[in-house]
Amino acid sequence: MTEKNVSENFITQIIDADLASGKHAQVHTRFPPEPNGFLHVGHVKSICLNFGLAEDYQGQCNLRFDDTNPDKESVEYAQAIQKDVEWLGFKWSDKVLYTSDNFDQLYGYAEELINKGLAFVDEQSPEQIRETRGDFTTPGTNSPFRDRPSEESLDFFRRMRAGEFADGAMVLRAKIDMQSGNLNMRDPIIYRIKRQHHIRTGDKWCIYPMYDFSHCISDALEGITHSVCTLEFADHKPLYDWVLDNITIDCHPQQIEFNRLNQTFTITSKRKLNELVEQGVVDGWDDPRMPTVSGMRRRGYTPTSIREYAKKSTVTKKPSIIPMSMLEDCVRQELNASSPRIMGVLNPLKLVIENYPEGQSEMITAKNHPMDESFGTRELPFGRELYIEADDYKEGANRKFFRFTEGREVRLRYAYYLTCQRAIKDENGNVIELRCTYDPETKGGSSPDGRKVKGTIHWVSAQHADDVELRLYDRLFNVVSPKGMDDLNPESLLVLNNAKLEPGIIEHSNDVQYQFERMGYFYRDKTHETDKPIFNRIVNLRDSWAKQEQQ
RNA sequence: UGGGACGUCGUCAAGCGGUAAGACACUAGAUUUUGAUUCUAGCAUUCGCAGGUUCGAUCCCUGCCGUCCCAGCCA
Repeated sequence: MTEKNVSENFITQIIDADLASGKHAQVHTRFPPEPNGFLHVGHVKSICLNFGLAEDYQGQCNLRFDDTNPDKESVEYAQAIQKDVEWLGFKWSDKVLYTSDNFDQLYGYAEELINKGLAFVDEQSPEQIRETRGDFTTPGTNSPFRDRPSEESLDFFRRMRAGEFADGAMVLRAKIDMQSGNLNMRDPIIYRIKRQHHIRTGDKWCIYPMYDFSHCISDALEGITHSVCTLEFADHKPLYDWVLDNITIDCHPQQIEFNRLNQTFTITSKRKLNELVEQGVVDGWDDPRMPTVSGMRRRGYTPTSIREYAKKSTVTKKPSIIPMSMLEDCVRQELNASSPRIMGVLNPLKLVIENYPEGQSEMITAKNHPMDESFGTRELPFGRELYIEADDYKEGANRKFFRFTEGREVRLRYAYYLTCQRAIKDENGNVIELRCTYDPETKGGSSPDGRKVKGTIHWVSAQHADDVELRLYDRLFNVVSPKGMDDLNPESLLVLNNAKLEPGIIEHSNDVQYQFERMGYFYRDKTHETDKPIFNRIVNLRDSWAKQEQQ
């Protein structure tokens, strides 16, 4: 019995009941993106829910592109979306489906509605239609074309399809109730004229069905049992049901709305995300700071941790905002167990061991994982000149600071105990080098006399280190619920050009999430790499010292 | 002053008439060759408010208050 993708929620309760009552013998869901943009965290929850439900109940989940508005859609988006879904680890049943596969049938159902007197061709202008729709407090008024004979509407509709009328000249509307308190029911438009090349059907059609008409029918045609969507579609449900109730079709999926995933310090509006890309605020849709699936992939987040996050951001009907720390926790939790440990110095400070013979070097054995023997060990070169983290030295530090300060003994991880003798400064008073001595008896990092050292720091051999560029990311926005550009965090990216990495890593670093000991998790980024390898920091380690220091 | 939905810890959230799970965050402490991990403890006498039903209500009823969504020939 493998673990469930989806934790119990009101939708699984509905499904359980439907299965128990015999309403359905199996579960069939669908993920229906419009191919007009990239997938982001918000979509991830929907993907994990729909595909996850299908897996948990051994049912099916379709990937269906809702391609009914050709002026915003592209095959590039469709391909990127497929890649993202696969990367997250999900498989759709059979082939990829498209709403446009159903255009012929959709058209037939529209004629059926016309023949039943339940739809009519309206020749009013867009402005007239808007004005007569009314508003929240004012009922709409009937179109003067509402009661024209079905035969006339049918004739006009066929001529719309034949291309006899200009874009926007007329539309097909369902005949429901202009008095309804639900604006969606005020004779909604179900077909419009739009001369636009379509990614699948080319120029075959010049009329395209609207979402409310095509979505429910596509669901039914595919035999979807539970049509899961986000809260804002709740108002559309009566229309969803009306369409299926009034055409000849033998399947009526149940639409169920759940709360979309909102995240603190994050924007998921396609328009605003696009603004970030267009204005060059970020490095593209896959910038590691972007909440897009491609951004998270490039940053080094793993599919399993993202899925775990989606699972934890529970499914209810209450709008919610999930703290980003929840995502980071999922990432850390997985990476802590799965990442090999290596040593990398972000801001190098040169250290010379005065009593270590010049020209000499030796190998040090280091564990690749402190808790998991199966990761094995590696040999690291050690010598007279090293690089350590600049922050691991502090002039005149007190007892609470466990690292180097004059006269303090510190352990170099897996290597030796070193005592700081003095710091060398440049003419501006900046520390540029540390002079230390080492205790040859402490190889491996422990002493025969059992004396304790509080601090352990990471290091890299100056002679053997590789130069790398490190990119440290912080949240893109400063504000919990960012509205736009004004809320950007100017320090969301910090590039470190002078970082040093232990030898032997770079050539094996493809697609491996490493933990740089004490510094965080890092992931190689080959996107724009030049001569120097680039690593993205996926997430930092928890740092109780930093917290203490702030106080 | 139309329609729909929702209100349980800082943030999510379980709870489905029997006396408030869990997660993230936070706070203290232990262990530690990553100030990491791990561990231990603390963290809502109270469930938007007010009434009512009941031996008993976060769960049922009534009223009120508050929040979110909807006026694309977008999805």
